[in-house]
Amino acid sequence: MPLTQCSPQKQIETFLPELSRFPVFKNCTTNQILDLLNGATMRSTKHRGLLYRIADPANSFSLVLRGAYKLVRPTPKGEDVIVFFAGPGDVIAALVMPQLNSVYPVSAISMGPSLVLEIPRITYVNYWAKNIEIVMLIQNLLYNRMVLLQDQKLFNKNPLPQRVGRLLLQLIEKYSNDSEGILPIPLTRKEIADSLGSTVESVIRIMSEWSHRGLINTTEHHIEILDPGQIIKLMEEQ
Amino acid sequence: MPLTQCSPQKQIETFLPELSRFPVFKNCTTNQILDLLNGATMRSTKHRGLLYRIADPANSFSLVLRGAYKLVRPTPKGEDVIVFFAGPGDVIAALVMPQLNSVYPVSAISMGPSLVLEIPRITYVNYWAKNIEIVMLIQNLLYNRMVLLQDQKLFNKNPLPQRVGRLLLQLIEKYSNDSEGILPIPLTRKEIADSLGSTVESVIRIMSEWSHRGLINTTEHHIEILDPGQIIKLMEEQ
DNA sequence: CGTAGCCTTGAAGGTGATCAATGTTTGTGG
DNA sequence: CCACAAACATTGATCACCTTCAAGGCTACG
Repeated sequence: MPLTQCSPQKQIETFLPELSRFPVFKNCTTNQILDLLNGATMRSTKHRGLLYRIADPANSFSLVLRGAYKLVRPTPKGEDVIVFFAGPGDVIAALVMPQLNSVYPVSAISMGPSLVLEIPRITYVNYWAKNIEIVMLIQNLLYNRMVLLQDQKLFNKNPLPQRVGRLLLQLIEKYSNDSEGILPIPLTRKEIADSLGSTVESVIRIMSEWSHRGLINTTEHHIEILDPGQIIKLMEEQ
Repeated sequence: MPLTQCSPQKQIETFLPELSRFPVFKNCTTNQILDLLNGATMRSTKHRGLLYRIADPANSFSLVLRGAYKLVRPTPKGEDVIVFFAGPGDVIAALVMPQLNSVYPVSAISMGPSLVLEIPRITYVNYWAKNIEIVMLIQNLLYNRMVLLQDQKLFNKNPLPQRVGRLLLQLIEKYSNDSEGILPIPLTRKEIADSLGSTVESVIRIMSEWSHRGLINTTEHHIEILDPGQIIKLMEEQ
């Protein structure tokens, strides 16, 4: 809560040690990082808050510091599809910065209270796009996301329980700091369904059974995997 | 057929006008292009020929000149999934060039007789990775591929006929030079199924019905859309 | 206290996968 | 040039998985 009492510059400096550990800023000096964050401001969003709306003019992009965001695209029928879960260290909308007059390609919605560094497009053009190291690192992030999408495509034919299991294990691996089985972000069954291209009801049926069998525990909007071994076994069988 | 009688350098120069129209080489001078193709050789593959095998050491990447390649990943169960169709102007495996000792992330298999420019990794490191314009253009190709994968995810819940229709229209748009409805590459029903995460039988049932209704024509391994309007209508209904 | 978001359960029904058998075309080697 | 194998296309029958629709309960929050 004392954040708002500091100048933007001061706020950012607080996060410097953290920032320098992000893959995007690998091998960057402190001064380089400060250049890359020229004009940046902190922006916090509350649970279910909208960071970016799809098709809005994209004048800034974001670097996630805390929490998580779901990147969402609507289908023609009005349903939502989650194309990526962005966590600390991930960039949002950086890829549309190079073009002039671009728009956000997805909506970014906060999952739980979250925090980003919002960076003006002009800073991207002047500092990020001029630094080949940075461009390559961004490209690497992008590549990893594409491989994720490919992986999901590979497993699309598998029965739904296996795909739910995969998703949960992936998310825990990505977001769980202390290697416990608790997913530190609120993740609803609807969101699982939206990510897998399935329906709430189907996901609920699967996870209810897992709850009864003691594989997972889902209290106060947080999912905990009690028996990862069983889940993994589920996914390998057949 | 006189290609083999020329020196590699000469061969490449034959294609220069074509090359300079590729998005990757946008705004490049002829000399720049020749630098970027340092050590490159032409390589032709026949129908179903293997250009790259997944997990092999990646010492070179390719720029497609003629024909098409399917980029394939196997599932744990041994089935194939097509993650991308690469055509003239597309690069194959360029994204794993930056890292040392990388391996091919997909298998690249020729669809019909095809031709690529095979470029050694060292040329990527020395010329491509040093040119920020080129890196950004590659990033753009990568981004477009990711959007394609996202689009497929969006339509995954739609009934299979709509997804088959979408795929055919997309491929025709991408590969058909003369705006006719003929797909100039051989595309089997199995390949359609492998791209959509479905099965041959299901695809056949759909396309047979379309044939009988006169929407498409499929002679000698080539698919022709006779009535695009009907297909589009199919996809929009409901 | 009411609304909104989330979770749950049941019944019904359809889409598409699976399995099996067969026909057709293409390519290859003797 | 023929014969055989491999790749591709086809058709039918069966059935499981998952979607859809409907109804209701729980909790948080203004």
